[in-house]
Amino acid sequence: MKDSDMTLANQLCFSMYHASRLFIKFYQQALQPFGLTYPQYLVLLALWEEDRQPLHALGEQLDFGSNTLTPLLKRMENKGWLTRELASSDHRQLIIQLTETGRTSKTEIFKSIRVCVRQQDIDPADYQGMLAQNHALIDTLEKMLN
Amino acid sequence: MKDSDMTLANQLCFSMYHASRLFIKFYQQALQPFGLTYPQYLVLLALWEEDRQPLHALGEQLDFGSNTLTPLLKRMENKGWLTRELASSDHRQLIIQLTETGRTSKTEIFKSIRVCVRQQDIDPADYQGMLAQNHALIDTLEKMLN
DNA sequence: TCCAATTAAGTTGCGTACGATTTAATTTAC
DNA sequence: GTAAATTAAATCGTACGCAACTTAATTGGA
Repeated sequence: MKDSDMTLANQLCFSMYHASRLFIKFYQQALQPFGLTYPQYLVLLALWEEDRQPLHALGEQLDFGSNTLTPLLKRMENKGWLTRELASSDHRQLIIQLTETGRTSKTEIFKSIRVCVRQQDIDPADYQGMLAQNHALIDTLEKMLN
Repeated sequence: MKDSDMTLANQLCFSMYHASRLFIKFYQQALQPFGLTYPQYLVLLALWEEDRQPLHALGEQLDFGSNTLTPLLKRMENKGWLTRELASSDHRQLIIQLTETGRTSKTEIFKSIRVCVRQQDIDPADYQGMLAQNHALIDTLEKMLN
């Protein structure tokens, strides 16, 4: 990358940041009826995929540390989405498990998001392309940040 | 967009979110020596482009409201990057102006960022493509959020 | 002219993000 | 077997983001 391309990196970083914020705002519209934030929805997605995960496993998938997850999960526990209990095998680990509500709400939450997303009307091929490029960028950045 | 593509939107939103956070972390490495955060750097970029802008003009460029900018600009004022003064023509507007330090630091800050960015070693053409696609996505999302 | 609508900043409150540190449990190396 | 190293959560402090609201200045129409 040449010096002259620093401006390009500046622009790409800002456009990522901007697009990310708008995308999340878009999702919040669908999530608001459930009293969920976007990061909380990400936790549900991970648990719907595989329930009963320790906190650090969620952190790896979402790239969050315990400093972010601990208070977030406590809020979700208070609202009845999930439970937090120490693993019997290893008392350092906190196992996160969906409540009945957390499990069964999946259908309704997905329905609400589908209604919003369906209006977007973007070519899925474009989505696929962006997704692939983002993953390449994420790989590069992760390597550079150790 | 079909129902089956909701998962794709989920993945794209998360990849944007993830890439944005990593990209910002990457920038913070270059900005840390100056005690600047990424949003603060964005304000400097806007002011280096055009000095003496009212708060709401900065807000439009960065998509920030006064609730975000007011405290951020006060922090930057305290650190000596800029000044905040009421416009004489319209006492509702707050004119933001770079200090001497704010103006002259541009060279050094750019140098620090260039050192980091140069290691990235990504094809500028890929950057250009992502940038264009992000702008298209931003347009779509902005339209859908009014 | 004057008052209702608009515009601009600021304030409040909540929920992330994240660097740095702390506390506690488990592994390991000897 | 035990002390040192490692791992997992939690805690602390700072700085965003942003919805909702307030305050103050300006504008514009009757």
